[in-house]
Amino acid sequence: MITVTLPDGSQKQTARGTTIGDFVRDGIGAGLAKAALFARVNGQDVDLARPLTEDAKLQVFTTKSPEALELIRHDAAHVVASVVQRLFPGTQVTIGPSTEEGFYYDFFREKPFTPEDLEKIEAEANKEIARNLPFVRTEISMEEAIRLFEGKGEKFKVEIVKDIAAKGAKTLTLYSHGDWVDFCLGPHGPTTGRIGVIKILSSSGAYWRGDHRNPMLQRVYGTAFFDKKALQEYLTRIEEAKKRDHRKLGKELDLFHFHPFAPGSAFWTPKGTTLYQTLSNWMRRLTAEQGYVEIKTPLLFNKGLWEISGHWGKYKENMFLVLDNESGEHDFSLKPMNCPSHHLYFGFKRHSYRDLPLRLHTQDVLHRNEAAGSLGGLTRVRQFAQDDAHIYCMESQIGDEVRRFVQFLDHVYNAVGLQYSAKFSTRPEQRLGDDATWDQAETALEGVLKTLNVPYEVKPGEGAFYGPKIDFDVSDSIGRKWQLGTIQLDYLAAQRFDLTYIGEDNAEHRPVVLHRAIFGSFERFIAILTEHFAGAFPAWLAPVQAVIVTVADRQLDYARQVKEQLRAKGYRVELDERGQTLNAKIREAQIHKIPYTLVIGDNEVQAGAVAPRRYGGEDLKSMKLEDFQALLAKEAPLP
RNA sequence: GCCGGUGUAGCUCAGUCGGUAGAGCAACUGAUUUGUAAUCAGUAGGUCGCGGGUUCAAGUCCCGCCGCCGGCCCCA
Repeated sequence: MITVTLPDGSQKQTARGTTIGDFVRDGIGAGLAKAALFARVNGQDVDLARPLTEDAKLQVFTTKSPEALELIRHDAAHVVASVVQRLFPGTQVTIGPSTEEGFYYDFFREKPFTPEDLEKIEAEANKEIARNLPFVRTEISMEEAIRLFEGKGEKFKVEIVKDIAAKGAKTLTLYSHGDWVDFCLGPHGPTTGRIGVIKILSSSGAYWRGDHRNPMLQRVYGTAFFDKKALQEYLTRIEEAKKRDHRKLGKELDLFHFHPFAPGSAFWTPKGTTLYQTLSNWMRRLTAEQGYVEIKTPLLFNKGLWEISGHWGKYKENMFLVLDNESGEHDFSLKPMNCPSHHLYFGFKRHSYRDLPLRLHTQDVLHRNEAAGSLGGLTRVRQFAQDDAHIYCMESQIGDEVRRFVQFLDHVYNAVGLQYSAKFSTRPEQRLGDDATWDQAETALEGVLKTLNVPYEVKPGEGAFYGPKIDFDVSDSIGRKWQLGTIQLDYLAAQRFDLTYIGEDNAEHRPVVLHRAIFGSFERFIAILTEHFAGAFPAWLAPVQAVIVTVADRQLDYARQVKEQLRAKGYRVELDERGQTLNAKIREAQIHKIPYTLVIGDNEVQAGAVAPRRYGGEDLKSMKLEDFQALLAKEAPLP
């Protein structure tokens, strides 16, 4: 007999070799057994069909746990792969993991899937669920596995198996359902029937192993839920989220345009420009408060600069080169980043340790020649401006500067209500500088995250070759994550640009450079904010803070006075003078998500009042104009 | 750049089998003067993304290019 310990601490005895499924049914209850999908035994996730061979801590996962949803999506990926191979003979399988919202499976075949193909796949996959086939786990030797997949002509599978074998694995776990087999660590649910429902969402090309030199695979995206209702809720949520898409709102609220003659570069309307300028002014004020100084540097530089910075060698493909008529060569480039010019600026004069930390802030326009296929809305553009800054400091100041920055960023994101997640990227294999320096740098960055209790994910080896970094991601309306803020330590720049300061010891030292941004880029930040607020910007940021509507034309004279008075105070106010009904004008203001609609009728004219209505419908009732001004005075200033 | 989808009025979209383009909203004009989400009527608006080709005839079929959308790669 062996002892099984349950999550609540209770213990039960069972015969050695009892499967988990049987144990749960006989030892705990039939209800749980029916709902169970997989189990965690001594910390390892396993199938219910696995026997209990030793004393174990056992946790059972049912349809209620998020882990189970992930599991059935993995099950679904297997099912989809099996029906694809049945429907499209000759298609080779590769890999198919679950993702945050569903799963995908990459196939190799000559012809891409058509939308009709995807419908067929979805229908077949759901039939496979109805067949309720058991998932069967077996183990075979690596040699057998290679023979098995070679026999099937699965070249990609063979390649993966060989890689796994090269890492020292002796056996391979196979999972089959029906007559289809794949290798996979598992676990899987008991049967295909437990998946519930599969929805195929889209397909796209994807490079084998993510490398553009490799063959292109056909990726099928899908998702799975325990029941149709949950799927429908998900689909509805996606539809709702699309309404918040900044590209859609950008049109509806008249914020920006794009033209085919300038792909990836926005035209900003007066309203969009207000957003842009308001954020710019806000960041200028904040950086000044934080001890930064703002500078402007040239937009166009000779390649000499890029040769020193290393961009000419490593980043040239992404730079817009400019012809110099005199030399006849493309010797100049629009700057893709501010750092090199900041380094030049630092070098204009001798610096004392007393000057440090020197914090240079710049909001200049940058150009990057991004791949045409990667452009999209305001989140990925070719022309943009960062709230960029470089901090030149002594090594002893790094910790303090990083802490100040993370607090600064937290303040900014909190002020607009953005949730972010931090990623800490450590030393890559190819790197510059000795291990002691890296130790110090990584300790400094991670120490700040720990001290400030910022939850973060470690990305081992993903740091830049010149130093570790922390990135700050925020999700858009359809769940895609975008990097906004970043702070990167750089030990290389000072060397390449021969930057020095005179220390207390009267000797020359190299400063450390911190690259950092909070908005990331104004363009991307505005996109994210637009989706975050669903276009209903708070009063301080809203392009139009109040729109005045009159009940009848006879109040227009007074309404014009109100408009002028509010504008004189610096508020962004419009007057709707169209001869429309009150309802029509109010509707218009609501559609444009204006924070305040000021209704003016005879009562207001007489009382020197306005009747404000908040976006969303809240009627604040008639109040003196001065009272409304006091209200705006609280909400309209930069946070 | 690669794979797929897509492009018709300012916006959202319809346009059948190839037979020379339509609606709603917006705009403009007139009437209406209304108290918290659409007053009524009329007018105007299009080189169907661009360039070739097939055809008696192309928004519609074919080819190329461009843009946009979803991914891949990359990244703020």
